[in-house]
Amino acid sequence: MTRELMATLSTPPLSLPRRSNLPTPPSPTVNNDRYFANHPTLSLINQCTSTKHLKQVHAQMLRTGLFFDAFSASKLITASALEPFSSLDYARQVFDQIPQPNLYTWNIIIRAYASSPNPTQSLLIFLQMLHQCEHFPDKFTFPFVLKAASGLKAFRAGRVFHGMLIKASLSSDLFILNSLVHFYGSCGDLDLAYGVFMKIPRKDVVSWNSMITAFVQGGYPEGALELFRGMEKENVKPNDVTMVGVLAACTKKLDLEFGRWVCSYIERNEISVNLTLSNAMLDMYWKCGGIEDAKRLFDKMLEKDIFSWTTMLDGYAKLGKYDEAQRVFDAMPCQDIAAWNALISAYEQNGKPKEALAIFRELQLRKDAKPDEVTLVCTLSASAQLGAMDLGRWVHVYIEKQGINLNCHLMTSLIDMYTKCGDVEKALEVFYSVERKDVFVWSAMIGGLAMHGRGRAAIDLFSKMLEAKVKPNSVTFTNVLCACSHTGLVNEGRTLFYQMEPVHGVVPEDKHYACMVDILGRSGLLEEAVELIEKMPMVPTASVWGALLGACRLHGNIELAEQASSRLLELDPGNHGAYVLLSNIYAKLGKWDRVSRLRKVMRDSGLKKEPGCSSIEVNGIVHEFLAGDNCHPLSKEIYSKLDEIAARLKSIGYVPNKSHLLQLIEEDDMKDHALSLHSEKLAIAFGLISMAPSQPIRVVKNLRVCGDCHSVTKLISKLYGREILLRDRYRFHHFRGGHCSCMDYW
DNA sequence: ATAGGGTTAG
Repeated sequence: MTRELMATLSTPPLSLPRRSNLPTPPSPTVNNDRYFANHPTLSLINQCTSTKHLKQVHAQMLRTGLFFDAFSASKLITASALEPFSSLDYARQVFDQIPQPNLYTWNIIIRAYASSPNPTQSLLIFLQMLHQCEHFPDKFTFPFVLKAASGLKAFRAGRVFHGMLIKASLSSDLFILNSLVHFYGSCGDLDLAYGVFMKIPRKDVVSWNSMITAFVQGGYPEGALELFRGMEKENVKPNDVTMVGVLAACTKKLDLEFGRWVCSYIERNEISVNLTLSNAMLDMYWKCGGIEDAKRLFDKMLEKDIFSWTTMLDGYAKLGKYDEAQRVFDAMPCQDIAAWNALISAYEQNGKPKEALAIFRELQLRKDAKPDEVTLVCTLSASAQLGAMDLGRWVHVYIEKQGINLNCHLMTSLIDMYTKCGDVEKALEVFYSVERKDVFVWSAMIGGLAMHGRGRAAIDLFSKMLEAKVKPNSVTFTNVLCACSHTGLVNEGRTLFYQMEPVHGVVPEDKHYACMVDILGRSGLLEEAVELIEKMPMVPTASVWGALLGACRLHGNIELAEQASSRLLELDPGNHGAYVLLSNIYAKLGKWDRVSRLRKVMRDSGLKKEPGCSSIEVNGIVHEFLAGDNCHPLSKEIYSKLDEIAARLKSIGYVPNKSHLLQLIEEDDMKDHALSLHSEKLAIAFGLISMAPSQPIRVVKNLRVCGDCHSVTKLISKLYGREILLRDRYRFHHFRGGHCSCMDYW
């Protein structure tokens, strides 16, 4: 190569006049000026193996003036933009030097950017082309810009392209139509995608594949499978890409049987099984529960890439088989960020936030992969679960410092973290700092306000969301109904509930019924709640009966409580909460015989109560306490603080509420001490001795706070002049000056 | 001289 290059460099310059000597730029050429097509310099371009080589040829072409021949320049552009070694930045520099690029040249640079990490450039150059190129974009241009728009999910841009190509009479080109189907599918607009698809007269396999993929990614796997059957009727032979889509549909449907059938179909029809298809099969097996099939396939695979390994790792981790997951992780040829994320997310989603954070710390120490948006979403979620605000704040700063794009996923996680750690104001600050918010961001903020008992604010935000033309979904309604329930807004809740389907097109699900039963039940409208349950179009779930049972506890209705709890236990025999609520009702009404009968049933059935656990973060370290725990290094100090609190409470005439004893104790001999041993009290006592008086004490508890702890915490907030934020399983309690934000309504 | 569809982590 180098020798040839030297030879060419020493050839005398062409007789073509140089750019600077030309009075006017050479006229643009379209496919007809191949005068220099066989010039030795151009054949050199094809032999280049590095940008350095290309630059040498580029220099030569500038020197001889060959560069100012449109055909020759486009050859150079093609190599510098599309060769595997090429650099797009360099291609762009070359492009900017060309006085009047021809259509081909524009297309090449638009194509190169369309499949680059920065497709926006593709669209910008397209705009430039419309202004500067005397030719209109052609049938090659549109597939490229549509690809760029797909990657960016730039719906409006794509709409404009669609209009333009109709005007240019290009709307019967099969490549363009297929690109359009893919584009609308990427934007999640299945109707428009299907509209284009149906109008394609002679659909080829790519048309079908594009539509199948659109259905799968749009969350409509049945549609994808129906199309797969449709292909057969139309005698279009499926290929490997089709089968990847069909397998993805099985994966979404969790249909192992059908997935296995698809695998045998692939074999029977001799569809070539490449690595991508194997990976799709592997993923299907894991997600549908065919673990042995997955292992067998993985062992059989001759070629494996990062997808194969990550799929195996994620499969084990999600099932809680952490040892196996770790083994896969260590065996992988290289651990990219996806591998780390698979581990972190599995721990986080399996309710092991501490383990998730430990992996995150290891990632930071090792520094062999850079945390991305997914890593940070998981880390924030783990912080939120723990109520670890210091860590959460650190992640927020990290995002800002690293200049990581604050997308809607991250915004949602940040808002969730701040509200779950007790700082609604900070969550609102994040919320209002960004213009574009999707339905999940709005829903998270509404849910955050709900959790803090700010029901009015949550409903106001819901109205603002509608004004901003963001369509509420099922999650939004769960959260806004939850807000009504926590604040006792019966009429508002009822109105919202009955507007869901007619006004907003969201079909109420069992969880919405549960919220509504909760709203009605809490305010004593037990009859209306029962009527609602009877009118449910689906079988009432455990959560619905649980809501009714909770309301019965609040209003001391034994008959209804017994009905509700028996229905609840039919559906969910291991539901400890049902027994606890029922025994609370009996205890509240002094029916001690029934309490002990119930406790015997629980013991005989071997039901174990989830141990109460409270945690508090002090200087970035999360301290955990179990009921009656004395493992903490400062245990002695904590207990003497609790004695001091008990004495001060007694001196102001406080009498412990015995009925709450039954909520949390397991063994009878613990009864005497049980009240002072509740985990939230230990955590609060530890907060009092270890944190500056100006700092609020933030405690997270895994169960519902008991009535006595609630009363005691109110008194502590007054006696010690401390702000205490207690997050329990259901909501936040913000104690200050002897009052709680829940207004004793929880 | 140029084109369209696919697999992992939230």
